[in-house]
Amino acid sequence: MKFTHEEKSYSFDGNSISLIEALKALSLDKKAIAAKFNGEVLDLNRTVTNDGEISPVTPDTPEGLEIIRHSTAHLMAQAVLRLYPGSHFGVGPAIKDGFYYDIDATGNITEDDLPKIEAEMRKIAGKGEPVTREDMAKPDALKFFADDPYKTELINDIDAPTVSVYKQGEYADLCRGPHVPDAKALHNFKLLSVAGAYWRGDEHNKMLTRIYGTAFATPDELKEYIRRMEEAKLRDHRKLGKDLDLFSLHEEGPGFPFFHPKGMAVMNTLIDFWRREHVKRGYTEIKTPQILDRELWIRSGHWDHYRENMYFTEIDEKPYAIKPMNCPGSILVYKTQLRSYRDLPMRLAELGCVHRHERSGVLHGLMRVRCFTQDDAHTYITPEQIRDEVMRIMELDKYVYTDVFGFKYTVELSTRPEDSMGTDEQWNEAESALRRALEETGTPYTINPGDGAFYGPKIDFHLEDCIGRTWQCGTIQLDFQMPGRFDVTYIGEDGAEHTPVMLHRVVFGSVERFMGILIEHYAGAFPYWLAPVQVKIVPIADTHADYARELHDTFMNWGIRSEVDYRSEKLGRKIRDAQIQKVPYMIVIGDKEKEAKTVGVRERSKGDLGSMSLEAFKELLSKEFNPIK
RNA sequence: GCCGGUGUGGCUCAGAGGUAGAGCAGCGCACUCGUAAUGCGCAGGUCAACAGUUCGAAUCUGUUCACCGGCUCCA
Repeated sequence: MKFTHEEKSYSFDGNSISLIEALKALSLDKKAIAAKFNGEVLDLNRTVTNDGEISPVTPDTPEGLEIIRHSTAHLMAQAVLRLYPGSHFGVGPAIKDGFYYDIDATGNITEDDLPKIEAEMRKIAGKGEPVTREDMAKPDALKFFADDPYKTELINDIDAPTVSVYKQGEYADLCRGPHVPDAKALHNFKLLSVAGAYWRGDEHNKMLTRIYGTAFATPDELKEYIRRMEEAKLRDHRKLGKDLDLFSLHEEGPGFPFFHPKGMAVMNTLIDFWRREHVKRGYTEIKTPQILDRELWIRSGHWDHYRENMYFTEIDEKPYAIKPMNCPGSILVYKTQLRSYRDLPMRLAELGCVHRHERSGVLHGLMRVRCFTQDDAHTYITPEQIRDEVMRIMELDKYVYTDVFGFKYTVELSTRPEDSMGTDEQWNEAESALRRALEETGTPYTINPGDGAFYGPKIDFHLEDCIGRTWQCGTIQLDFQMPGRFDVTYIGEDGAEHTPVMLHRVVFGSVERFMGILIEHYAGAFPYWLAPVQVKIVPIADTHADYARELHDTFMNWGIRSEVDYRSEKLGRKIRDAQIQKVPYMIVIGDKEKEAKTVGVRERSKGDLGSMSLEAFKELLSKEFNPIK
């Protein structure tokens, strides 16, 4: 037999060898927790019978880390089984930043129990616990897990004739592997939280107890991760929203955020920017009502497919609905005139405030609310215009996300959901049109099956929050349904009536959610153009208050959002408070500045920039990044 | 909606059957200050709401509401 690793090779007499022996022979076994053999990651004590390329898998590689985490999940399960004998286990995979295990425990497990479980894990790992793999024919595995309803269900769902079982001490688990050869390889782990999770992610199933934890290759990486998560919490938009006086949430209106003057300054600036970009790109703006006849929603399909999320009311004993989407209103505007093919694409934008009933447990600051402003637009086009129009929208999305805000984002193509309307042909056509646009623009994307809107597939843009949760913001939805349902038409070149295609799209998604993302992205330190207070004027003593007032007037005239700190506090204190409020510029004025009619400029991250003339300061501000200048 | 946790002055938190406390913020007074917290004083709470147990409940029990972490669901 012959193994190769980079330059080295090793010949072995015989026709089988374990990977660990092979690695040892090549002196590659030092940090190995698994081996890669011909591209496949396998347990160290797996035996191979053919030649191949071999390399060690160590904890400092992505593959190694995944094994460490997966094995730590098993270690946790073993510890739980000791502390809660008779418990059953669901699934326990490695995930992005750690692992979890879903447990049907024989006792209540709360966060207070985590240290106890962790201690048991350390005990097992400290003593050492060999992990062995055993292949079983399915009937044998079913027998082996006969008293475990979860594993039984999983085994029955596996197609292959044999399954693998990993055993460590009294604990055994149905698992594909690979795993570390011994639990003593596990050191740097921590259990993080407890949550409920439905068996197989289905809310009709039993809720299991999920324990989240994480593990790293080194103690420093674990410490660093914990530090990063703590730091991330300081960026939480709900905390910053309070600290920076941007918005508030009240028991009187769960899911209905209240925006304060500073929050509105940010939101309005965002909207100014949005309007300008849309005018540039050929959109016109409309506004349609909050409450419309229920009949309209029956016709649109919302009654059949979206009723659960809608609020209803009554006017003069007639049923009405609060709008959850803007499309039917847009259509009514479109239909007020006979439209020509020359009018298309017709781009009707609308900052529509929509209400949607969200289940109580899902509300989350500004990210998930029951009333939000969509930066919506409905584009009416001919089928031939789909490609160009979708690409135009993607160009706008890229400009906003990347060029203006510098976000990392991911793109998903969401396909037909179960509860939807239209024919398969229409859906296939729509899905492939969107796919073509993604591919032609070279946009990396993943498929999100069954997550489309009930009237059409969509391209979704996802942004990350401070702790790495992703939120859908922009979306482009292709709709072959609504125009037909509402008899939307245009007169073609041929003089005949045709049905246009409709694109529903948002860039921010929800202005509220986008603001939440922005707050976390900037950790509250908004760039100059967005900052609620752009300049804080800080008089050193009361005698400088007049000059401060004068400057304040000047800045207001320049269209700059400024405030004066008139408190009779020391300079250091006023600076500190302005820093904490993350104001981009502080103007410090004392005798010197008052006398010379200059301003002492302090930039929030660069510090004191010295005194300068008002003109020089204006020039400085004009150099700030500003997409709406 | 489901599982678990939490709810005490504007904010951050202490108090765990005997009738509510700190720091910060606020207000008043003094200080008039040169780049991240001046000092002193004052005021502020039906302890989320409702019901119950008890001689007595912020504290124990139940219900409800809201929030936090997840699950499910979605911008």
